[in-house]
Amino acid sequence: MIAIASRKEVAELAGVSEATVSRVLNNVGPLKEKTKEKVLAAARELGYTPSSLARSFARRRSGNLGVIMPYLPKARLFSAYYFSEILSGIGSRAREEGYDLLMIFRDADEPLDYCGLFRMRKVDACIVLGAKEEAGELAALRQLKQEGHPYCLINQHFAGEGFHEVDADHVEGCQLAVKHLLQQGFTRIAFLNGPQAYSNSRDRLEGYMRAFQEAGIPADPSLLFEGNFSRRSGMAAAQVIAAQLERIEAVAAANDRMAIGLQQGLRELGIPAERMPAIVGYDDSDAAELTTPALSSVRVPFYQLGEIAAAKVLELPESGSGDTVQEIIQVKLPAKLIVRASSLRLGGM
Amino acid sequence: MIAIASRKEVAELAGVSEATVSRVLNNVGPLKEKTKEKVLAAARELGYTPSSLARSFARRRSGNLGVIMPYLPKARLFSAYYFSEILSGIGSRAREEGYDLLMIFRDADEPLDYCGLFRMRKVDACIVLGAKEEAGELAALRQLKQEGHPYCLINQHFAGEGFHEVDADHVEGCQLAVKHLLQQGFTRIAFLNGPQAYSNSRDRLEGYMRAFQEAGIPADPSLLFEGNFSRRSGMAAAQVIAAQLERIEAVAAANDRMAIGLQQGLRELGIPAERMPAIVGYDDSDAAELTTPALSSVRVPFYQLGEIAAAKVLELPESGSGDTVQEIIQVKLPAKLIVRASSLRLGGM
DNA sequence: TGAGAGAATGTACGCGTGTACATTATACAA
DNA sequence: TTGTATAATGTACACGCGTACATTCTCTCA
Repeated sequence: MIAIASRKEVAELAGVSEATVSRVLNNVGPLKEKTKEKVLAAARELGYTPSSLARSFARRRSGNLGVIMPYLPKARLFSAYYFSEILSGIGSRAREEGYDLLMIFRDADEPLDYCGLFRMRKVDACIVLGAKEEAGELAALRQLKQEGHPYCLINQHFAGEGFHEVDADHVEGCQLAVKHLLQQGFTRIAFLNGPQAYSNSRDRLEGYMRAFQEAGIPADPSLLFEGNFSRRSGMAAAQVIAAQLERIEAVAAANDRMAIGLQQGLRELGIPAERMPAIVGYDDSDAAELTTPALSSVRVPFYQLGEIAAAKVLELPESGSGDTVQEIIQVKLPAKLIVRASSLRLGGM
Repeated sequence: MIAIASRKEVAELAGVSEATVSRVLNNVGPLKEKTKEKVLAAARELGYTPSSLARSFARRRSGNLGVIMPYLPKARLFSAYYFSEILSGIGSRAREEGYDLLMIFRDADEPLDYCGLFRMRKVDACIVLGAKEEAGELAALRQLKQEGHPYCLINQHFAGEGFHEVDADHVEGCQLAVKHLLQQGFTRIAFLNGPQAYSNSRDRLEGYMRAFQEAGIPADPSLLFEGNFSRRSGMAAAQVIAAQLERIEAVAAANDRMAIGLQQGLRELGIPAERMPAIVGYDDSDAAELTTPALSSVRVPFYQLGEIAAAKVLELPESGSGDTVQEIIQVKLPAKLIVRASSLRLGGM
């Protein structure tokens, strides 16, 4: 490879000092128009591109926005849709701000140390996806907060911690879903939730409860089921639910994958269409309109969650630990119910 | 924030020189056990973590593996599944090798300059996803090759260019699909392909042709249709195909999304189950088993494609332009047909 | 005991920027 | 013309690490 051109060579060719080259390239300070041109011409001629490595080093800023993802194998519990939407949002915003995206996969066993990322200067800010209520995670996040690094959680709330969080309103989202089922005339509505370690599971449960409360109907705790967000767990739930179809008219699921698994499981168990419970999913993933019947679902603005989190976290200062009172990011976007065939009363309406 | 500990402080606390600290941390050269302990203890006490920024700078290597993705809005033409699988494979391998993943989104309009990434030292190697036959793209890739940077394409072949490529065998994959349909007794098999700008579309077409050739049946060019890989385009194709159902017994689609769009489109047009053509998709995305009937599909080992590409590209030397004769990466993994209900002869078997 | 070899450590510097400060050119008013 | 303010540029160095080379320590064997 032709030796990479250096700033020094550019300076010589343009007949100026290195500092001037730097100034031209960063457009800083007063500069004679003529000089600018000379330098740019020389740079072009030599094919000079400043090294981001050296640049980052000198500026002591990596220019990277870290995105922390769940451990890979586990990522399959979440839908690809979920991440790709959020990532797109983050990426689109990051690029506008001139940041690169550094993907970091949480390790399975190793204790996670988000602060290390900052100490190592790998990232200037980071966004945490798929976090859950767990000791190590909590400790790592607390330290992040305590040391005053710019970070933000998406879709996970830690009560009483005051973390920076961008989330959708899952209480309202689930409430919408259940309310819709109630309005369809169903009252015996089961709830297939996700693990309680995720705040949004707990939020959804609250939404479920509120919908019943609002309707003045007592909720039946024996209608609460738990899966792990996977389609497989939805199919497993089908076994249980199929046996109780005389007392279950409808099911609200905490995500589409479980809802779809449930649909399929029930069908495989030979439940005919007319005995199928009404089903509402959650996330409104692209799979929702692929099923038969098409799945009603709660649409979550994942893309926007990513965009907003990126925007917010990038304007957060790298403050010292608690020296300035920092405003806490607390964004909650509304979710929206998308009604399709799966939740409509058969032959009704 | 407490001022970040420096190597100097560690050296002082441990009573050694900075060089020794560096040696201990990188485990290089002969070291007295005692010294190691002293240094490590001091580092731990001060909470010292070497700056990757400075480290990268000194080593002149970023430690990043770049992953180039299509422009975001366009990414929706591809399935989230496709990327998330490949990314997982790449990420898993990169982490094993101690590399970080830097996501780079191709710009819509700006002429792309992959070499710039290397000149700027943002990445030590890069993997290109979703490339297609197009002037700017080709030029950028040629330069990459000419300058001898470690790069690799996934799932796109440029004939006669000798680029580093890791791909699945789409000729064979599509041949398997069509052969299966032929074996089911169908002979009037339509082909819903993707844009010809993608080599894998052309490969699939070849596979389609070969299957017919092998069976000794002339292929009918009027049965070739083209979509753009989106579900929407599959639904559009349904319009056309529905009108010709007396001469079309089966359809092979170039990806699942189009196949699913086709299924749905036909159903919406009121085609009853017994008149539905047999359908085979491609990719075996997770959506394939969500549809009714479940979609037969060609499974592509996306995860492995990512893993292998990462492994290969990371062991590629940053060679000068053509000074050493470099071996060209040319990996082709087999695809595999997964048969489900959508392609089985009704009432048959 | 001394010399020599290798182990262990220290010294010094380069990596390619950004930028504070010093210096020189320019314009304008007196 | 001369002085002065400001524009324009140059000089010098820090950033935090890796590492070549120089130096000192330690051990063995004669």
